[in-house]
Amino acid sequence: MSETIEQICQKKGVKLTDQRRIIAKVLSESKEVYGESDHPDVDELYKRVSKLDSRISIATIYRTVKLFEESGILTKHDFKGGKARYETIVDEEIEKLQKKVAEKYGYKLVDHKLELYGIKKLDEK
Amino acid sequence: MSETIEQICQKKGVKLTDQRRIIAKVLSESKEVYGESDHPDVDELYKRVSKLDSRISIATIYRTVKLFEESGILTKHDFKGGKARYETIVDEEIEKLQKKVAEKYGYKLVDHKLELYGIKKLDEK
DNA sequence: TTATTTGCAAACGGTTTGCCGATTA
DNA sequence: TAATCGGCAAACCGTTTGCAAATAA
Repeated sequence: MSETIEQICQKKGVKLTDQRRIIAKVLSESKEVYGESDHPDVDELYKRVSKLDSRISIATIYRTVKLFEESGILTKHDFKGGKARYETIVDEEIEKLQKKVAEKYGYKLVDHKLELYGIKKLDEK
Repeated sequence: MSETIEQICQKKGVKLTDQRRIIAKVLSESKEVYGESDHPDVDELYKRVSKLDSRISIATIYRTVKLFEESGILTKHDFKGGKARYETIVDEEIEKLQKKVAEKYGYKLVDHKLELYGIKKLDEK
């Protein structure tokens, strides 16, 4: 278990407001509640946040999510459908594969993104 | 060298118009002129098409690109920055790697997307 | 107190769509 | 000729931003 989002904010000098604390809470909880594969988009985040404090505007969600991204807390993914999704996880396995592909083609990898659209197999242990 | 876009259209019963022929031409040429790594977005496509026929509207580009995508001619990628880009190439190598990753995690792959942000190495043969 | 943040609503940028005249097969 | 297409402008949708009031440090 690593640092909390609040701790990272304090270390980086990002001011903590009630709104940001609530958004941070929702982000941490979404991982626990929905499992590793939960990459909420802004609308979904807004819905979850609204349950805790209905006065928080969607503009604040957008601003906070961008702030957290710049602070290295979140990763943004531009998926199909035009909606960006956010997550805190890095998959080491995929990173290694990408490095291999990149090197094969003569590139030094500076950033990456992999999207897999899959159907869960039923007979998996 | 495989089928031309026009041939695919005829086979699939997609009506050919002057506009679509020109857009198809630009798509094929972009591959030759700009190399394999040219994935034009709609704006770029519109610019290139306009040089050949300035009366073609951007709405037609959008509709044609969607039509070609549905006909299996193009692949759409939603890259960072909100603009979709299009290409006709499939990288077998990357597909194999993805299948491996997917199977490891117990998924049957139904679609994919890989983005690599790289810097070209200078000392590569 | 001072710089920063928030909510609101308007603006923005890429994409889609309704209408209707033009075009394809 | 019948069905489809294309141009235009308006609508749409996710995201950003200017402003004035509220708040963190």
